[in-house]
Amino acid sequence: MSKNAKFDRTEVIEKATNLYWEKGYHGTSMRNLQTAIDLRPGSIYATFGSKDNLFKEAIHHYAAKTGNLLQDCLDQSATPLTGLKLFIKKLIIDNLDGKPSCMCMIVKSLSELTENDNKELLDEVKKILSNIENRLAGIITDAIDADELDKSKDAMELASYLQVQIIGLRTYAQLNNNKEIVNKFIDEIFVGAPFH
Amino acid sequence: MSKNAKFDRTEVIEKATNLYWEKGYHGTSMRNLQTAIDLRPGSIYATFGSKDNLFKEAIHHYAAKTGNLLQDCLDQSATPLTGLKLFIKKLIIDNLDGKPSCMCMIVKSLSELTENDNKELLDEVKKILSNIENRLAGIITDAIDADELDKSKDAMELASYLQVQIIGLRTYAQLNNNKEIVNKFIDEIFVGAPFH
DNA sequence: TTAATAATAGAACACTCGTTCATTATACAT
DNA sequence: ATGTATAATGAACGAGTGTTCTATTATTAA
Repeated sequence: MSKNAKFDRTEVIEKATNLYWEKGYHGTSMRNLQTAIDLRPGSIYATFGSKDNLFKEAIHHYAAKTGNLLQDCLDQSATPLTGLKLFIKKLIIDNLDGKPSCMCMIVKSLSELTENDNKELLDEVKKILSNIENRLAGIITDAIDADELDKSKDAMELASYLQVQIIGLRTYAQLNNNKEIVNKFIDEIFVGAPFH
Repeated sequence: MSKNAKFDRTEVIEKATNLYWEKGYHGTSMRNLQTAIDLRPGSIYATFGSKDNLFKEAIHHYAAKTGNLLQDCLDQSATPLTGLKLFIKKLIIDNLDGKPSCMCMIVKSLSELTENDNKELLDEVKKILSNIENRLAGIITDAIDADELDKSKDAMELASYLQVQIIGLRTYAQLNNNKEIVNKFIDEIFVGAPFH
């Protein structure tokens, strides 16, 4: 063809991400990917090297997108905690009926990858989840500094708590997409035991 | 060989369950299963029919075992809620370092199966999770009747809440097996927003 | 206009997948 | 002791896996 690839790299990653997100690492074959992103094996392997590496780029793409959503929510909210709540609502409610999945792609990956068979990818997944937890802890620290939470709170512990809630809710929403109860539970996250 | 199979059927299912639990449906090949349960293809297919059907038997075996654990916890506890708490602690703390996985096998299956590719198994998984929720609601009703919770509580809603917490905690424990914080969060389930 | 360059297409590779089946081995009934 | 029934074996099947590689195409530089 030409000296410059005629396809848009990030567009391709976006499509690959959505397919991996829906069907999982093992459930997605290179043939599936070929048709989804409309590229032949030669191009895919020249660009991404391997199925594993494409998956790695996909989860990082997903993590970056989620990070951007979080930042957007914080920017358009008056306080750190209201920003966080908006983020969680957008994350779950907006995906309730939509593909690829209501569940977090990173959590789905944590669920299916094993130490024995996919150590490298699994480590990547754990690193991403650890980064998210640190990010949440930072926001909670901001809330403490802004007197939205009292100084006695442990930011890291609340961040862990938030992650438990988000993981639980997104998974629950996957099997019972009930907007009303999910909304209620999100509201209750911030009035419950560890927060107040 | 003989007229009666020389292997123990439930022993075989137990081994298959553990392998599926660890590696997931797609991550487990029939070759993997053959070596794990020490049976040749002919015997497996004569006994279980297909990979799908063996998986179906595995998740039901897992569900039954979990149901028995719950009943044991209730039987050896003074009240419904203390029984529930014991169950959750056993479920998570006891599996923290142990194989096959800290995560719930049914939730792992919900995570990796799709409507398009594995509709039948996915429906089975959702049915099991729905049964669990009903079971939890029943126990909460018992707690209300025993004045352990006040009459204003909605048993079904609390059951949903419990399921969110259990799913979230087990998944979180999979990536950060911190006994201390998991224990703390379990205690907080019953003092938090929806329960009191 | 031609030569060099690089991206694409898609056939093909070795391997693994889930599954089948003819064969062999064993236990019971006669 | 022999025949019958049935369970276990393991080679084999076609389809699908991730990946490689050569031929082809299109673009740029000379």
